[in-house]
Amino acid sequence: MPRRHDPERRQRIIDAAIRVVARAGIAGLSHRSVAAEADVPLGSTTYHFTTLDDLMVAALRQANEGFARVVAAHPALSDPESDLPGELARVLGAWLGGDRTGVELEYELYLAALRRPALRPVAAEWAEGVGALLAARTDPVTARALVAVLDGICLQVLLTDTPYDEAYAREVLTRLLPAPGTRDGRGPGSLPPPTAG
Amino acid sequence: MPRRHDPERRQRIIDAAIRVVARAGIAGLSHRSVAAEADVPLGSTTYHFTTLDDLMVAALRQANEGFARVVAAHPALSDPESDLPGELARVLGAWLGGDRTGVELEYELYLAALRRPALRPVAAEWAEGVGALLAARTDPVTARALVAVLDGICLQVLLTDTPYDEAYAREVLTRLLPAPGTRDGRGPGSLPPPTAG
DNA sequence: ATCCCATGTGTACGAGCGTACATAACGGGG
DNA sequence: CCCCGTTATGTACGCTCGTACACATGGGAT
Repeated sequence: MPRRHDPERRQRIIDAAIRVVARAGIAGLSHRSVAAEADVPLGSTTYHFTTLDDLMVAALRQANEGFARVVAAHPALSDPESDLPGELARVLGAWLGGDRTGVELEYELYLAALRRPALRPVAAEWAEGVGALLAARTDPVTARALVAVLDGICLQVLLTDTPYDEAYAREVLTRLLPAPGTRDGRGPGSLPPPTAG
Repeated sequence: MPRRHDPERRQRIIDAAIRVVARAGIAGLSHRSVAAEADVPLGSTTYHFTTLDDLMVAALRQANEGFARVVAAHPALSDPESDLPGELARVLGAWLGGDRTGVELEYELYLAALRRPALRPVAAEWAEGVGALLAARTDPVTARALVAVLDGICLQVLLTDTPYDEAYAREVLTRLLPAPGTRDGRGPGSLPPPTAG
């Protein structure tokens, strides 16, 4: 009977919960399924997370860092000289183009806030975080709009099985920038050749 | 033992399913809960809808007509002389401002397509329907962009408990229109006073 | 060294679930 | 009028679930 006194038990349960949601969705999340995935007894998951909501809050907060990691991997996003819409479209492509389970996982937890008020503050944290990042390059209103359209494009891709079109995303994001196209000298309306399907 | 031979049994089950989802969410949807809500025996729901996915497809398809009804109630949307962003923002306000359970219901079924491939064609139908409506006023690319940003704004409102800001929505939608602001004579970039942070 | 409590473990209960299936009523076609 | 397939009904099985709770354990404070 090993592993009495396991200081990182709680963290390992969160990791297991994320793997469970990635594999089976929120519908497959239960104290038992997480316990099995983490290889701990049932009582251990109920002890650390009395409610499944508690567990989801912890999982969503940790999953959000996944997107933050993708953003951090594209430092050009913070470079004031770079083409903001182009960079955003590229980052989105990198996120959506990789393993779809990662995106599904984050979105499933994110969207679960619709019915679970406990998750809403965490969802708001994420939106505010991305918004703050973008606000540094434009202004708060535009930043919120960019976040909204990023969300909307992701939804269309994930919900309707449409492939992601990076050129389309860049065009839409470009139109959202406030001033009449003076920011990067490239006026809106001229679609570059589609570099991504 | 009344109601042997009930020709509209199937439809009444769909209506009951929608009420169940509106009240308890998809997590509360089961053959039994629907049977209780529709006041029919358990065997009746399993007979007409072998799988819960079947039931959800029928419910989502019927729920989509709810939004279509809101759109139909604003004929100005189809008037080529009207201010498209303004009308869209108004329609969205009417939808979000009413009983929130209706919006939650439709979005919950819509978002369920993320994990249930059976729902994806129905979700795509909805997006294409709204897109076609808007394409008649602009062009297909802009129409898709408008749908995306409408979705994104709804998500932000529903998921983060932020109140809906119609002026903000109008501003964002205006920026999405293709040509340099010649469509309605109102150029982008002039922000109305920020009524929400 | 001892005590105490946060942490870990095993088991049981009652409820709800999808599913299967044997049977009953109905009503249109013969 | 009768017959038969579609529709409707009731019940039961096996499973998973959240929850509760009694008991074991071990390390930090004293």
